[in-house]
Amino acid sequence: MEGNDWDLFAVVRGCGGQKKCSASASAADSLYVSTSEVEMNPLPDASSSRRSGRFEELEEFFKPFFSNPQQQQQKPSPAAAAAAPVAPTIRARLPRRRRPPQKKVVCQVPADSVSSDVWAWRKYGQKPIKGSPYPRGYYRCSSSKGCLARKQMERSRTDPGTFIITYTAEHNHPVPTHRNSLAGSTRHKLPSPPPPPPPAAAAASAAAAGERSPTTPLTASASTEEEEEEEEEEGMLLVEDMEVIGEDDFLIVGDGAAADAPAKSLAAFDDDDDIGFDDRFFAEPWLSSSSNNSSNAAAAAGGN
DNA sequence: CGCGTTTGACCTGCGC
DNA sequence: GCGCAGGTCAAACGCG
Repeated sequence: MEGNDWDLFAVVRGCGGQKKCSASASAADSLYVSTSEVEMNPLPDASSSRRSGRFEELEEFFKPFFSNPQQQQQKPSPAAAAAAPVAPTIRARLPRRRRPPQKKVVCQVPADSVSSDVWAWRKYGQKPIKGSPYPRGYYRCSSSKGCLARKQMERSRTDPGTFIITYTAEHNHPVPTHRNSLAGSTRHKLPSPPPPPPPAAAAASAAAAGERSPTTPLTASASTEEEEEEEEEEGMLLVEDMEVIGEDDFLIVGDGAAADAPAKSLAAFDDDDDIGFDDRFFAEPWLSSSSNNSSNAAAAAGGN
């Protein structure tokens, strides 16, 4: 199935493709990709792929990741919900399995690259994370109704200018040539900007606030197939720099140099559970204020 | 009118 | 068994 090919790469690209375009190329510039799933085949040979970062290896490694779109989510939500009608006041709970065996890809991207995602994401929730001054935003792919791809965005606390994106499940549709409608992508209600981000984050927040919307309204401005191809290539380039940390399914994408500081914390990742970034959650200037930034994001995306 | 964001409530998993 | 924290849902709201 060719359809599977772009899946993970798209994901990786989603967080990696922009790296190149990011102006803020700093330590945070590196990408961290953590693939965590039990069902997932173990690294083809972490030790060998380490450093080598060969496409073939990565492809092999990611293949399992491109599981069948149909079964990528065992979450029978719609169907099950429909099949099991419940009282209006009672939320259908059958389909709600908290952690279906989903594959996860965690990557860290520069703040200004967050919006360069080729996929259209729709925010469906936001949650403050304990221990973190920053909430986490939950997004799901809005390009296709049946798409189960999801992603979580958090701001790195250690690297305010960096965002940690966790992708879950794969897209079951091709990369959209253009983002979904921009309609109502906003609701600028920023009477009081989100919780005062940490000093360090402040700067980034400021920048972030004015540039991205995870929803990445990529519209016509930045998504011609050609560009997509380019992005893909860029993604590939990134993959080249991918690095495997440890023997579990944790990868670091980016040059080792950049992997510097963040790598340490990320290395503490659990293989399946939520990443243990207790200490580096993000603020969400881009989450809440992401609202009125469709254009900005678009610009950012386009600029990228 | 359609779609995305916001936000509070609800639900589930996990640790104690 | 209880409580906590994370994840998801859905109504309300706003914008193009």
